[in-house]
Amino acid sequence: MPELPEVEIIKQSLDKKIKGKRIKKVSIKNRNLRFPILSNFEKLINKKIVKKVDRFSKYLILQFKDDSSCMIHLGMTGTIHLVYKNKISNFSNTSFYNSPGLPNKHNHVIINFNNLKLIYNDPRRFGYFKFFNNNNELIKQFSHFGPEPFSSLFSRKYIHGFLKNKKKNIKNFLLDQNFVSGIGNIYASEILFFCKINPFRKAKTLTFNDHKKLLYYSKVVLTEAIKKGGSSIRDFKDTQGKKGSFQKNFFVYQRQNLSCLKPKCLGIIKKKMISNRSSYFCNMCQK
DNA sequence: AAGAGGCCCTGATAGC
DNA sequence: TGCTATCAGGGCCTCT
Repeated sequence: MPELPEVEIIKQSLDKKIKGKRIKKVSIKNRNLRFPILSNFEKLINKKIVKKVDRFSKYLILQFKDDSSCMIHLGMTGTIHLVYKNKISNFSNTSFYNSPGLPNKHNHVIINFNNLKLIYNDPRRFGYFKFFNNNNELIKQFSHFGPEPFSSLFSRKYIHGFLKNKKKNIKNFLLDQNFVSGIGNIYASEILFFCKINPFRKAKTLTFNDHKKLLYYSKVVLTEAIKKGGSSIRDFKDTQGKKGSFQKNFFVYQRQNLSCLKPKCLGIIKKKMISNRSSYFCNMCQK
């Protein structure tokens, strides 16, 4: 489900709500996520105080005061909900949750704080939790990741160096977290549209100018998506159950057979599978 | 080493 | 109504 912008939205609201709070109780309904949750996970994070909530790429990080941390990956369908114990009626008009506070078969992890609880819900169970004893372990986890688009390390020189000999198509590289971190299937298509680059183009054929456009539009598209509260295709909502609106700003994603929105372009948006992921692009202006 | 493809899992939707 | 097939925002693993 969530790409960098969606995880950033969750991170921001989560940080406001649980920063400084102490975990009172952890209950796990289903340990069988993508990777099984450690049998002593509850003990490991119980009583810890949340120093802040962080994010790297598509990963959420609960940073605790004692230098340990808990990483949460949301996979395709993971969502995080906050439910206030003494204000449960505030949630009665939210649709993300059939009946707030009541059991849901996909609520796998519940982390209780004093006056609220954090609920991890994930129908497909592609997400997972991972505990780190200290910051060094956490840093090591991300050591093989490519930079985020916002990072100064993501430079034209870096892009050129990485792609210059690659025969694979450019779409696959935007999804490759070793190249650049945080871009997923929606934003890969959107970014390539603004760059006017065809997703099937072999990476090594990209020009100096293409690299500059990738650099620029990856930042622009993700920044705009964050401003709009992320994209809600199926089930993305922030921790309060509120949907994002960036899906209204899609130029190509899920617009197959519709006309290109670029002024004066007479092209039609096509949908083609690339490595089993659907890719959307204009058949005229993306070369 | 790089690239292609399978697979983990549930649910929504379309077509018959 | 109910079956089957296909497709979803991710990413790991294996094989060539």
